[in-house]
Amino acid sequence: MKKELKKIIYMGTPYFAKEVLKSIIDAEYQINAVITQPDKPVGRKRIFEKTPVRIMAEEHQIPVYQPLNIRTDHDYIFEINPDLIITCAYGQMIPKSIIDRFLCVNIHASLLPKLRGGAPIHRAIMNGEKETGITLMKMALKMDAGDTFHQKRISIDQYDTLGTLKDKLIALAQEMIVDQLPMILNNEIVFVPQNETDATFGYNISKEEEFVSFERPYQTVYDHIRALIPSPISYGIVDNVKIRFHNVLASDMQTDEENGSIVGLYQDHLAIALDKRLLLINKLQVEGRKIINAKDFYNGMGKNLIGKKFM
RNA sequence: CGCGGGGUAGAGCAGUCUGGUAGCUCGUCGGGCUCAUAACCCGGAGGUCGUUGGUUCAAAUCCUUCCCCCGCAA
Repeated sequence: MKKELKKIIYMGTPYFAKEVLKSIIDAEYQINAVITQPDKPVGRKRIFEKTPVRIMAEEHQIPVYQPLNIRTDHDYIFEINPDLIITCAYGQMIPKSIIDRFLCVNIHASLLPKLRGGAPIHRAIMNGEKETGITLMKMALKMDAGDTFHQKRISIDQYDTLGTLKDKLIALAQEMIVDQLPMILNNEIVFVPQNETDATFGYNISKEEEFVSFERPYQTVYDHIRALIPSPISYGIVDNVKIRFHNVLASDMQTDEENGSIVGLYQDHLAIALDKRLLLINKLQVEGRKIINAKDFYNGMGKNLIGKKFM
């Protein structure tokens, strides 16, 4: 038996949204429909791949809608006439007619009004933030600008990567939405407007931003690299070869080598000089080749790159 | 048929353009040195050079078939 007889539509697309959806299903709420982005061809062979949210919905026999443009294609929402719409990383702006007619709650992975936009988790690490969190809010026309009603913080530690931080935030989001749902459905929540003057933005990571320049401070480079692990993965360029950094470790080891130069192998890590310290990498990938550990890299082409500098 | 890179010893690579006894770093095995070692020295094992067919006196290398891997772009 479902806990509530209320009708809920869930809108979301990637892994994060899938995990949150799972927690709501596990809490035995009835999801009447799921709306997710259209499937897209992925990879070299351009095979169409279902979105994570779609896969989860199908496993639970929930009807799935994948409008190309929800602005014009949304009649089914009115037909279902939900009591609540929950959105989480859906990927399209919800039209005014929907927002005005239904209660739309959004789950956002930042401490709003900080880091509005599509990549709040990446940006939090990249910006060197010490904490971030999850904010539950009412959907507004302006991106992530609606009134909030529940927020929790979480600290970002030195070893967090996008992947580890995302996992922590997913757990937090799951706990928060399941905790708040009864009150949301009973209209017992209190909305608090965001302070517009404090708003900052965390837009999606562009292709260009995957490039890591070693002409910046140690901490900035370190944050940049870990903010893109395990995807999309940053890269550096040395000797005209593109090398992706699948892992990074900060070190206090001192060096006098110039910024960006490859010092050699240190404790099975590729050591790169920066700000008189060593930045360590132990999983990397040369363009056109597989991911290998630093030792293998060094035994192969790496030993010829000693002294060369990352741009 | 979107563009491009690659498949050589257990691992990572060089050698391919300019065909002519298969090489480097590491690992592994044996021995030595050492208080000791992931360090150093000596020695050994381990490759039908992804696959098919062809050119040639001779093919990792040139042409051809197919398979697999990776990057970009979407």
